[in-house]
Amino acid sequence: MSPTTRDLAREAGVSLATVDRVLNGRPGVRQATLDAVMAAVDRIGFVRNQSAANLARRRIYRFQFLLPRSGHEFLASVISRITETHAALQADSVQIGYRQVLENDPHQISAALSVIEHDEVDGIAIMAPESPQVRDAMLRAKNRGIHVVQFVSGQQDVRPFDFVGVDNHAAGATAGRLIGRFTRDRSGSVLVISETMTALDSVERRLGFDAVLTADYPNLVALPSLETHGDPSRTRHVIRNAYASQNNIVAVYVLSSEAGPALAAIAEFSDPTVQVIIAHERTQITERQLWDGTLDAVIAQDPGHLVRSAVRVLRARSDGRTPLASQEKIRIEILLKENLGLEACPFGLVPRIAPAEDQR
Amino acid sequence: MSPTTRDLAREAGVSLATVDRVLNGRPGVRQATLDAVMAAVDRIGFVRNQSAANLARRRIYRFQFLLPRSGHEFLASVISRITETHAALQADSVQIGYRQVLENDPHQISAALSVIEHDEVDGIAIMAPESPQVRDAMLRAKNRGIHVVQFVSGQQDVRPFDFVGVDNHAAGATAGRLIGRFTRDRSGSVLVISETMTALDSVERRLGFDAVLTADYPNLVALPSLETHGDPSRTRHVIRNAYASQNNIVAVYVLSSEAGPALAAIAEFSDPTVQVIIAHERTQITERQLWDGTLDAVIAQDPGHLVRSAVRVLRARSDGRTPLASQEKIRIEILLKENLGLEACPFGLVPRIAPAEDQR
DNA sequence: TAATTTTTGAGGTTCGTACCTCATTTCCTA
DNA sequence: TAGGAAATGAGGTACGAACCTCAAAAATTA
Repeated sequence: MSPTTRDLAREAGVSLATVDRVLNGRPGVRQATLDAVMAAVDRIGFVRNQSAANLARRRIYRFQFLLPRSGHEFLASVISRITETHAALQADSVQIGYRQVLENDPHQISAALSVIEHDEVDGIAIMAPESPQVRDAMLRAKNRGIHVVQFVSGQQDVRPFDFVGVDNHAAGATAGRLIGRFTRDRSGSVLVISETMTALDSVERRLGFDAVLTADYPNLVALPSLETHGDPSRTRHVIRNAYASQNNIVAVYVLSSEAGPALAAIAEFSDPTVQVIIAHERTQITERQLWDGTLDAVIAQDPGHLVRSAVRVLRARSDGRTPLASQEKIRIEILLKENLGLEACPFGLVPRIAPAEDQR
Repeated sequence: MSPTTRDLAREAGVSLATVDRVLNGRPGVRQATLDAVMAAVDRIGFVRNQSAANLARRRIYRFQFLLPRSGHEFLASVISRITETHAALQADSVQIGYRQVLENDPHQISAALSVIEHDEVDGIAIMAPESPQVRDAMLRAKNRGIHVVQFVSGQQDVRPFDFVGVDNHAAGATAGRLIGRFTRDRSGSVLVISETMTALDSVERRLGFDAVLTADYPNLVALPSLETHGDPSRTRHVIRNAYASQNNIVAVYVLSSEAGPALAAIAEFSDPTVQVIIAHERTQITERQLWDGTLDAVIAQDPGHLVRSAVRVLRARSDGRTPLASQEKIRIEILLKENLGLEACPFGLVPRIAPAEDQR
């Protein structure tokens, strides 16, 4: 069995009260005593039983995700993972909720952040566009004792905050590499379609993309980013124009997370099968188009990993621990038709997780 | 606050003792009373506080990983993730250990399994080659009340056991697709190098690989698998012979998880840069060769995800819950130079997880 | 209806830790 | 060296659930 506080008190030659004072940083302990207790901790390998501590403290972890309101399907899967994780961790005294605020309105995000009090919420994971107001609000929340992690899209300087999400420069570079290799020496131009180039993540993806293309694929010319501003009719319009004015488009990179309207317009104004097309995030549309061969690859981040990682980081911070960086690195996934996980299972059609049946 | 057993007792109009009998399946409760309590559970959304329950039960979760002994670097990273996860979950009363047994000796694996008693270990994650003896030992362990998950490599019929690992058929298909696309219409033969074709996972990878190549890339001919049996000198030998007898090798697929010796031999007897080379698992060697361009892609499964997923499944089973299949699906990762995560961070050289500093 | 069995209730103790009070010991300083 | 401040100990209660005992109530059977 793991040693308890009683074992620790005995080992250190002090009383339980003193052990308690040391472990919980209460005042009134001489340095010498403190050192003696800490030495005993190391000697017997004492680890505080977090469950018991939480129980005694009547502590529950309350975390909030602050998300944009837009109807991205990516966002929908994030939300469903949040709900799932909430259910899975409820028995561990972790409560996870989410709020959606109007995106692109820093004031509103900042206001939503400012309203959150330490006695309601222990930590928040925030997915918000880069903005000084948001940064300030995050800092103020931190000063109120609320733990803050940046979720998916980060602020310019991440220093004081943990970041959970992918390296967008690398994601763009990955897209560039795939387009370069998949176009097999053909020469031509590459269409780049983005929702907006004001968001930090879009800029980074573009930079990474261009870096690879210019370095290794001189046969490809990446065109200036077309901005759709999330408007389907505008999307259709700019893409029609692009195909009308360019006659040698060999590849398309859709770098925003809402690929649907762009993909539809591409299919309307060109033959998608003769181009290499790469988009971001796993959604119904990208899944289907990967499956039927319209899309050649999808660069994705796993919403489940994102959510669980953010929760682990918030829990660690709430307990005063440092999260394991190695564990919390979010992978840039490359999805092809083959590794989508949609095929029949290898051993027939048996589910990989057996259904419940053996509880006694 | 979450409702407690007292709330539940009040809501159901029974005593705490009866609630306890119902929740813990003790005898001596009328059906009508049982139904009333369950109805109250649903009505107020009672969820048992697992931490408190474990504390009262003096319960700790003791899980064991049963691994092969071979010196694969992949295995080494699995072990280091186990150690890491053990440390991370110690405060949650989860103890995780591992044992290594001689691989390819079903009797030894079976013996190791049979020795494990329910009062020492609550669950095991087993990574073992396909074999009837192992299957039987797994079934016997299950009957002794030990939860068993198959880890990374599964048995022929997974029905009664959970499986944590990738779909190897799909992994092979993914490799096939990448080789097909990366060879850009060149014609020639493809070398396939495997440790042994008796392991189920190797067979499945090969099948998936061939399926894609024959369906979509008639210009490529996959040669019969070269078996190395994990012996570096034999590896060198068979690969030398292959290059001597074949003069038009355009791609190589190394499908076993120990790619080092094979990659060294390829470099020795051919020019790796003119071939498309794909290997499995992220190791120092594959990382380095991806980085310098020798390797074109790596198909990998994340050891950290594997370990954490196995532990989550075992915990769920131990608590009598059903693991969330959606959460436990292990992704087939495609690694290129660009998405290895080795580059400088996008915002300068700032770590994504901030170092500890804000504990009060 | 009496005798018996089955169900239910009341209450206590325990797990490991937090947090509290009050008495006592030890230390420092005037 | 006395007086006051600081450090420490002793002991209690609480958290939410598990598990135990014994008595009382209800249901069943003869």
